Amino acid sequence: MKNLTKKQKKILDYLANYEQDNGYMPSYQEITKEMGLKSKATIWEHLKNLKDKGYLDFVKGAARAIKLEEKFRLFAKAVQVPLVGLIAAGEPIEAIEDKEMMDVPIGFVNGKRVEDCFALKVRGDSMIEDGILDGDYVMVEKNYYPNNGDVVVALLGNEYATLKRYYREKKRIRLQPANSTMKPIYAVNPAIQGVVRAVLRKF
Amino acid sequence: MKNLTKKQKKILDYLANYEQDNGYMPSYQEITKEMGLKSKATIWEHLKNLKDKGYLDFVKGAARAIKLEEKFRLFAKAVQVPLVGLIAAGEPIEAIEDKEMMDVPIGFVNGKRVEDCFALKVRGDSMIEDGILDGDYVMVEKNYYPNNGDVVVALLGNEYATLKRYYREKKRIRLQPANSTMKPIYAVNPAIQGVVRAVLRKF
DNA sequence: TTGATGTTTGGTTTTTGTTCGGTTATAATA
DNA sequence: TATTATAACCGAACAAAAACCAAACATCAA
Repeated sequence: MKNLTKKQKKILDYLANYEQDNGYMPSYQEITKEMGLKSKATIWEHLKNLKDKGYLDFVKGAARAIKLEEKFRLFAKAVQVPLVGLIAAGEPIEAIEDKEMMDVPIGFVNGKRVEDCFALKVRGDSMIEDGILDGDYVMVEKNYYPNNGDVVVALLGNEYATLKRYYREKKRIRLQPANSTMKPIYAVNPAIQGVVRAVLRKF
Repeated sequence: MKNLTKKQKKILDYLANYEQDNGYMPSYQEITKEMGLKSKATIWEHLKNLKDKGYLDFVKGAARAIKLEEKFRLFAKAVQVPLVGLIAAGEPIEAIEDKEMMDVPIGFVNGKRVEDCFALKVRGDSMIEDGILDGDYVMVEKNYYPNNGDVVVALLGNEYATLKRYYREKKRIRLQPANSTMKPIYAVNPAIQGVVRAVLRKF
């Protein structure tokens, strides 16, 4: 990828910001004004150069149709994690067919490897006393050895995924639901799928 | 996915907002009025274009049958809303000094005006039975008249902000905590700061 | 059958992108 | 210093897309 000039960089930054703020792209007129110029033709040339250098693309004739290369979109505010299915107390994970993605604020992923994160939709009331309700989404980090008290996704009998609190006891692991009507499950070496890092609920 | 124009984005936002508020879609007439236009044909064209771009679908002939595509949310994965302070059961909002911002996934803001959204950090257990715990963040939409059952931020005595469920009764409003150890508060005309739209919790 | 809704037709107006033929400004080079 | 290449710029004209309209028509449910 070729180097940018000062002006080109300035325009690219403006485009990325504008897109983030508005959800659509500025017109050439708007860019012209923003850059303190007088002719759209100037902007057209700049965009042409940026296109030739591979930083963006635009289709002929279409209004507000500049497409930034993915790398230059400053959507650092959130990351997308795969929404892999539903999790239930005592029920298997149901695979969601067209690999849906879910947005999670970057602060919630925070240092974890994005590739190690996925989201699950919660079904059931096994964690109700910890404020994790039916219909909530949980963001899960895999490849992580849980600490005592962490909420984990545990695979029981190699088939049933459930959400439980994790407690290491003398010779076994206690998987404790946060629901006083349910009993804890004990296992020597349960398959832990991951640790819950965030809960998201939409009304 | 092709880029949106200004108007297309505006209509898409309106549709998403309307759907969430009402549970069904507006008629073409309503959209026309909302956009300050005079002819339904204009709206029909906009919807056609949005359909062609893959942001929604509608079946021929059916009334109020616009179906939004999930994908259109991918445009801006998150927005920043101001984190205005702490909210407590029976305590005043504490202003956070350097206006911190918080990221909220765009799907959670979804059609609401970003300027009308803010986040609060919850203190206290007044909503514990609804799964809103001490330390959670709630995303609040202001300038919105609450429906029965909505979780609202209410300002009591012009000074104390609290999180309660909102119920309209014959001649008064009942503000109901989701905590069986607390009693409801009754008021004729409570100052409602906003409606809770999402809960975010970080472990 | 009436009213609310969505669809089509055939236009007009406004906004936007594109092209053209040039002019500076700057920096490297002969 | 004069020369040359390149980036940046301009105004005007043009073409096309987007946005708009009124009016008629179609469809469906009450």
